[in-house]
Amino acid sequence: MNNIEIIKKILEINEYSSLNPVQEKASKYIGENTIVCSPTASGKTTIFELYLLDTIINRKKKVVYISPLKALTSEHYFETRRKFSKEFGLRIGLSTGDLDESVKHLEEYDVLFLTYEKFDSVIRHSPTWLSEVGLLTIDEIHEIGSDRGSTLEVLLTQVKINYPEIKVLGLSATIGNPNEIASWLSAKLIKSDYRPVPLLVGVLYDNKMYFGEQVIKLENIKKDHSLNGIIKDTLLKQKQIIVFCNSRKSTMTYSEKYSREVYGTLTNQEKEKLKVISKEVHNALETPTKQCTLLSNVLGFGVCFHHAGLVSKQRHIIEEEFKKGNIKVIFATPTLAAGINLPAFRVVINSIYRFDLTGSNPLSVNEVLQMVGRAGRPKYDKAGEALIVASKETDINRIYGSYIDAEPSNIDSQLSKINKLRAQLLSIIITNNIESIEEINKFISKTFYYKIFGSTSEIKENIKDIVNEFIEYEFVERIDKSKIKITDLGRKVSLLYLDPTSAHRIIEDLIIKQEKLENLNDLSLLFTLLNTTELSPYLNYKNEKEDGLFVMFEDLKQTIFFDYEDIYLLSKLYEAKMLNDWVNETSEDKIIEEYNTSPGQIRDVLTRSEWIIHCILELCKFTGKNIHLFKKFKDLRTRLKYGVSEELVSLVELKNIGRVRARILFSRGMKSPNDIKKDPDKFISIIGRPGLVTLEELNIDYKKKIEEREEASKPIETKNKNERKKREIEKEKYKKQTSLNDY
DNA sequence: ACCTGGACCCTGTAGACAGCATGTC
DNA sequence: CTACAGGGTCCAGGT
Repeated sequence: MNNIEIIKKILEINEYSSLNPVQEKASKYIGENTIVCSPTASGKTTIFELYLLDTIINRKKKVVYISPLKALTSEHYFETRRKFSKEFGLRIGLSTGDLDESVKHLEEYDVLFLTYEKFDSVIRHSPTWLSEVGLLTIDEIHEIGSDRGSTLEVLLTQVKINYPEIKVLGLSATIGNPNEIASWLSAKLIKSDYRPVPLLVGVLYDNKMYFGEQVIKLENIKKDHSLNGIIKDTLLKQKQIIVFCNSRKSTMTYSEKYSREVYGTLTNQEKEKLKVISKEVHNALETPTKQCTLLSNVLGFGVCFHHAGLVSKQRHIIEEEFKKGNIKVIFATPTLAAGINLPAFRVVINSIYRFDLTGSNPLSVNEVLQMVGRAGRPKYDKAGEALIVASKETDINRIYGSYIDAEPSNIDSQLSKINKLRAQLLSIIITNNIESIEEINKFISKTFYYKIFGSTSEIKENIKDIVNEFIEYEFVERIDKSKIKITDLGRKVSLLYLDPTSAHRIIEDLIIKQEKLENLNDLSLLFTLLNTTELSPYLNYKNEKEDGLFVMFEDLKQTIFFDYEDIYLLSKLYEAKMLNDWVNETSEDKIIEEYNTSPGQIRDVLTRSEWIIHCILELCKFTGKNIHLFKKFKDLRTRLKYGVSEELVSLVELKNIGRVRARILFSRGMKSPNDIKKDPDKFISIIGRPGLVTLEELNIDYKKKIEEREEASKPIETKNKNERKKREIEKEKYKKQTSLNDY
């Protein structure tokens, strides 16, 4: 297939009549290293598709796509699978931390969708199939300048050095220095301001929209806030609006405040649809929390809030329903600015300030660009409108100067930060078979850091310090004056994808616990988890809780490895306490209230905890620590996963027995697998058919008994069979749908 | 005695990736 | 160098 045929094919698949200007330019560079720097929604996915087809068909090589977000990765996975898997017989795989679409053997796939970290992890294992990759597509490549950018930077350097035949296609939002990225990667640069829907950016102040010279007055009955007028105006035009807020709490209070007003503008048909959605959201969790109830309530009015405290199912429902037009107004934190494509006619940035560690700071130009880029729905709007709220009249000009007329900012390398460098250095040493500090410096000379800053004494100092640390931790050993060598422990730590500092703390902690075995309690074990960088950021506690936490610390300090200088010490204890409540079956709502948190946050902490506890178990095994400790942590892992107290562990470990069934069994006197073995009849009478699988696991053949019973009532059985089949088909359908939804 | 409103102070604040091996109600 | 909403407290003033 030549390029013209490829373009034709891609146009046909997407039902486009022609390529847009950015795509047109990119099509000339198919098969070369390319960086595309253009606004959100300028059709960069199509460019990926052009390059993909060329790589697969003409070069007969594999394609890897990476992005910083699981949601974004799976969105592209599903889209690509839909468009290409059948027609071209492609095997397409998705592997992100919590969802493996049957990706056991990555080498079996022609196209792979991964997150940055997942691909980084793959590189650490150096599988042979990497040499068959022809194209690496990096979505959101400007993220190299973000907090997690060091992973991407090192990953790309690894590819450059060890897999030079892989072509890169970097897709970037508008930034100041795309040329630096392009030249670092020896890539062609395509820079464009093209947007399919033009964008109008202005300032909102005192119920007036300022678009340059043009000032539009908004009607407003209640005079309390400019949001009132703009929301009303948007609804009058039958359009949708996203309002970005700077705290989760404000997204919720606003959505409540404006819900009734929005409801008044809905048609009966819309109201009916919203009723259904509202119910669906409410039932997302086993037992709805207060937050779920609030979300469900406002959704019924066509309004909602969106932030990281929601569970992924709810977020997904909201995103889908907003796309369909059923939801009119979203109050959101910056979660919505990045990631999946969710445009609205209007975007409002409610405040240009956001609180961080150093206090209240203005948003960066690039962050504002991200949010602003959500304005304008292709096919529906002639232009999108974005408004930045000014709180004082003097701010109007300031907003123009700092944002609207400002150039996008440059991005920098994150490797100057010693913590980021340390997290990567162990794997750099391993995957490049490095044996000396000079070789590390040689590696650094290929990084983006070097491209921008050159060889600085600062990074050399950092490298020296880190290597000394590694030697102290026994991750690396010194062979002679200049030679170093990785140890088996160091290799293990790198493959676990643990930060070396965390790994060291865990090992030290295990040694302490080994000696104080008789004094250990759950809190002490949980602290081991919390005392890692992976579990940060930690929950903040209110001042009034400090005394209690200090008492707790006094009780625990003999059995934990800690640092008096650690400013997060009490926060870690606080979060350990929260997890302790969780594994003792405290209700979710209670935990949320006590710890001032949310369902989404709890799940986030739990998944990270499960991962770290896995690492602890591995390190426990590797360093050959006491078997009692291993068993204790293993039970704790089970308890974290199911949210059950100690007495249910042995039950919940059985197949088809979860938290609910285990609790029922326990309350009816079946407290262990042994009890079940003794009285399978009673067990089946409690659990029903699903219990058969459990009994099978316990080597009890119960099938005969059931069959005999069914034999006796055959006519009913056939009827049941049909019904069951029907139900199974329904279930299968449902499963397919939810697997699509539950990324 | 009781309610009401305003001045004032204090508090709290966004997001999200990784390992491994399968199956809840 | 910079924000700001929400809640609590306290006091004055009105009935």
